[in-house]
Amino acid sequence: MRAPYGLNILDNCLTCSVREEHLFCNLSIHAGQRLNEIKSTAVYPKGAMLFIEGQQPRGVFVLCAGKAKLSTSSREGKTIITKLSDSGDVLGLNSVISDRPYEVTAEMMEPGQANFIPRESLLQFLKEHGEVALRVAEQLSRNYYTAYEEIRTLGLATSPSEKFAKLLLSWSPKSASNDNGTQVKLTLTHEEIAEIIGTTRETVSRLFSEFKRKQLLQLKGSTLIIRNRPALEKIVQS
Amino acid sequence: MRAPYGLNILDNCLTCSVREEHLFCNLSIHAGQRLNEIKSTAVYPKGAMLFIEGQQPRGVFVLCAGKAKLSTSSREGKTIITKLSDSGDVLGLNSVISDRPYEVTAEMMEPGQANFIPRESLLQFLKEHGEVALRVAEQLSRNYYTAYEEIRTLGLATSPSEKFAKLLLSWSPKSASNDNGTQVKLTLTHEEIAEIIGTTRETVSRLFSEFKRKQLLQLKGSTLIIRNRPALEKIVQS
DNA sequence: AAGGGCTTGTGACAGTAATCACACCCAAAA
DNA sequence: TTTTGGGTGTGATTACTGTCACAAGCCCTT
Repeated sequence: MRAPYGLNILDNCLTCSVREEHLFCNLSIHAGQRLNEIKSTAVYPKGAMLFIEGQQPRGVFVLCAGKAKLSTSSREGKTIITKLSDSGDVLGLNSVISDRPYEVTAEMMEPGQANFIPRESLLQFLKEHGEVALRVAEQLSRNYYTAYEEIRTLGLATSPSEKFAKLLLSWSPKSASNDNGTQVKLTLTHEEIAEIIGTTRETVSRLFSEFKRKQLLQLKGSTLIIRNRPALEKIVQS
Repeated sequence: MRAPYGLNILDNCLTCSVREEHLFCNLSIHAGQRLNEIKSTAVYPKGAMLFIEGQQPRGVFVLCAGKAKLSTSSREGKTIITKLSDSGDVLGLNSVISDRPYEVTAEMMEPGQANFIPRESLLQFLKEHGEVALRVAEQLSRNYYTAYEEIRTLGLATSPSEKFAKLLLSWSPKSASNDNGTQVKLTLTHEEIAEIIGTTRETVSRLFSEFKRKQLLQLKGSTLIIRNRPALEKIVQS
């Protein structure tokens, strides 16, 4: 099955390869089939908005392929990115459960696919399947944890360099490093990085320069190489 | 029934006056009685820690009387207060549901009382009563919303004066104001206010001075009077 | 090859809030 | 009464980072 934007459509949750590890996975056969019935799927181009901050929740989106960024903005136009989502993530769950407006905007960062589950259907489904409600509660509390990470970063890590170092470390799993350091594909612009750590584009540029000069990292094209992990960890401290 | 710290003990959740509006309220009679069985109650002095950031979750606390502050700290000793809790609030729920360490420290700001529900008992109770699990999910998503408010304040509201104005407004419900302005009992130290808005004690002192000079507010002993609400709203903007 | 649009690098400058320092106030204890 | 200690007010100084400005780079289209 072919789709726009050069993607292959995944049309059945029961056989999807990402289903193993996530929220609506390993359900009873009955529940799984029911869920498969009430979902619909769609393909999105880069830049597509799944939903926008302040909208009444229509339903949840299960990201099947592609990456999305979640952000929130002030009236004056300042924006912060609160999370980068990968395939498997469930977006908009909190708003649907609490019936409040979406608290963030979800924008596709690359072409992708998402399943949509309408609000009413999901709530009905959860009432019928009490055991899944507890799974949802667990997911929500994990979301809450992530939010608290964000609060700690924004509120406790004072300087931009500290937050930048923290971000770099979060990109480089200790495991994936060889003796030359860790390699990461850099897909974000300086502007986006600035919106993640709550500073300006210019400051991010200067941080890159500074860290390169101090041999903490290195850039080859769009590949980022972490050169001195311990030094970064020292900058983070907290 | 008398207790230490001059409090009257509330010993039965089924007849408690704060039960109407909160999480474990208006349950079926059966569920309510079961919950009443597995909870225990205790009285705490000012400064008591219900739990500390990083501890494995032992259970949840339902605050029956008194106020508590929730805070998180960095290794270097910087602290931010993320929430002030009132009677009726359920503390530690996220950690128990997701089985992760408490993400905050809960400290009593005045003498009070809290019911304790052990982790295992609560989880068992939720499995038996699927309808309550959905209520818990709703509560968690409300917590998540509050966390996002915090993220927006920390990440988008740039200047201390903006955050300070925001805090003042959150203390003064529009309703409770007469023509002289809104009166609020001020129970926090400048230091604590600083920890809420993420700045220093000195800056808070200066903000009080500045806002008094501009006739935005007024202090009579420990009573704070909001004099010019519109001006504060204008400072907040976002 | 040339053009346009987005992205990046870096200098100059200004303003704000953190830090340090000290005096003051007030209430509770000795 | 004096003492003590937590809380508060405010000056001086400094460092940092946001803002503005502009040049240069990169990639895609024409």
